[in-house]
Amino acid sequence: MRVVIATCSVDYEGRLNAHLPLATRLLIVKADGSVLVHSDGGSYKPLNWMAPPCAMAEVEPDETEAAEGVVAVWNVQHAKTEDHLRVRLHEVHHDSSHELGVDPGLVKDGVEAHLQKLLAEHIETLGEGYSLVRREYMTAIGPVDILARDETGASIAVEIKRRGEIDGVEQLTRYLELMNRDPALRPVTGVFAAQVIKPQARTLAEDRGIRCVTLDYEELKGIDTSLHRLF
Amino acid sequence: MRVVIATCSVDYEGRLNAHLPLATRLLIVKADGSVLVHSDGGSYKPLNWMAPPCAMAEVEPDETEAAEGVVAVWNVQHAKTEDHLRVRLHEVHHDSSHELGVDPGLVKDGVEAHLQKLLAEHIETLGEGYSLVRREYMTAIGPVDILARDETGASIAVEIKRRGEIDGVEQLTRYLELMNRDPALRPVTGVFAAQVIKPQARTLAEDRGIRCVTLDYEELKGIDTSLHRLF
DNA sequence: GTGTTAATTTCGGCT
DNA sequence: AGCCGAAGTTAACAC
Repeated sequence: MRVVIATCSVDYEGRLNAHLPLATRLLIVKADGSVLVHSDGGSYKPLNWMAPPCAMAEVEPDETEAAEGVVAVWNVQHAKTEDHLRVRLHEVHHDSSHELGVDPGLVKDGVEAHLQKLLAEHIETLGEGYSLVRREYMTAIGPVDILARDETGASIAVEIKRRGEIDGVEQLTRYLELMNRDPALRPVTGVFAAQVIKPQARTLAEDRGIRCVTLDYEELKGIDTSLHRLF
Repeated sequence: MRVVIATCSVDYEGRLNAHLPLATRLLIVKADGSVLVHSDGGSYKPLNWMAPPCAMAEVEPDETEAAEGVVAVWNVQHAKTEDHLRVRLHEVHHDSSHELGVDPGLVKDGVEAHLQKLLAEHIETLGEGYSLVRREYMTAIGPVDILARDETGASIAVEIKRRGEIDGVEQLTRYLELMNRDPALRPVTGVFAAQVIKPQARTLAEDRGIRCVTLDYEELKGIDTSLHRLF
């Protein structure tokens, strides 16, 4: 990884055209050739960048550029598209390279995928006699998080959200409408499961005959752990 | 802006919990106190970060940490929430600070507003005899991108997206439902126009009697250019 | 790989 | 300030 602090201007041409006027910025060149241009504020998003796969070539400025005070030009070309980024460096304040190695990566805990997995594994927390049909049950308008059956064998479509809001209820409503046209599934009832359910979402859901279930992540994880201990 | 290359582990607690095992990474501390943790690959998104407003405090490692080889600890606390990031530095390979100043910011060119403008100017690409009523036609629930009339004088509501997805179909459906209550407009049919339309969005749209049209930005721009040349 | 949804999304425009 | 929608979104995950 190469880290450069430089006064520079930047141009991007690709899915759109963008230009950064002359200013001092942080430039990062990663091992895969990707380049990030960061200012001293904003959020984690760079002002401009080139995503891998790409290649960076440092070239001499042409006559016009040299006359304008450009001391080096970085041409960053995407490997698969016509996207390219050009950085014109006017003054380099810092330039160093470092060997970082491969990163072991982030360990996340408590996101929707995790909740879905845990609930699928312990579908009986939704009701006695419930059984899992499958996760990510595919329909024409998208996958339903969980399809299950209750103790009578009736279909249950479960929509899982970390935070239960109106959008999620609308989504589940669409699935239910579609699935209830399928004679093989009908009747399908809905369960809206989330760690927190907003009052408005709960009202809308219950108005549509959708059951709301609050998920306790720690409890689900606890069941998981205690089961692992049993066997 | 402070730039550090260090062997470190990172823990984030907030909207979720996340952990980064010990490895060598790039740490950036911006002027607003925000911190980015980057690996030598991936895309522009950091492995972990703290968004502003926040404050970073560098503290001495406690006894346990010191025994594990920690030489410094960064506590980054968000100003408004309980979110916090803790970086435990085991070895510092580089550490430098730089004055960058305020960035003049990015100049963009050629996005979706342009697409809407082009389609409005060449509404006949939707069908022979089509005429523009107006862009951003206001309804009680928001503006419809384009209101047009077909060759028979019937109203056409056009929703434009760069990428046509289910949300866009829902949006157009809401507009159509409302507009069809207006005797002066009725009957209003829908056109869902996008550069790319996802199959599931297309299915939903066509199920609701909404016509899907794929827009060719270059072609629209070409028509524009050739017209300019004619006159 | 393709396709879809979530995201510690971020960012911008408008009310 | 909050809400809504776009983004050169990116990232994760199922088929």
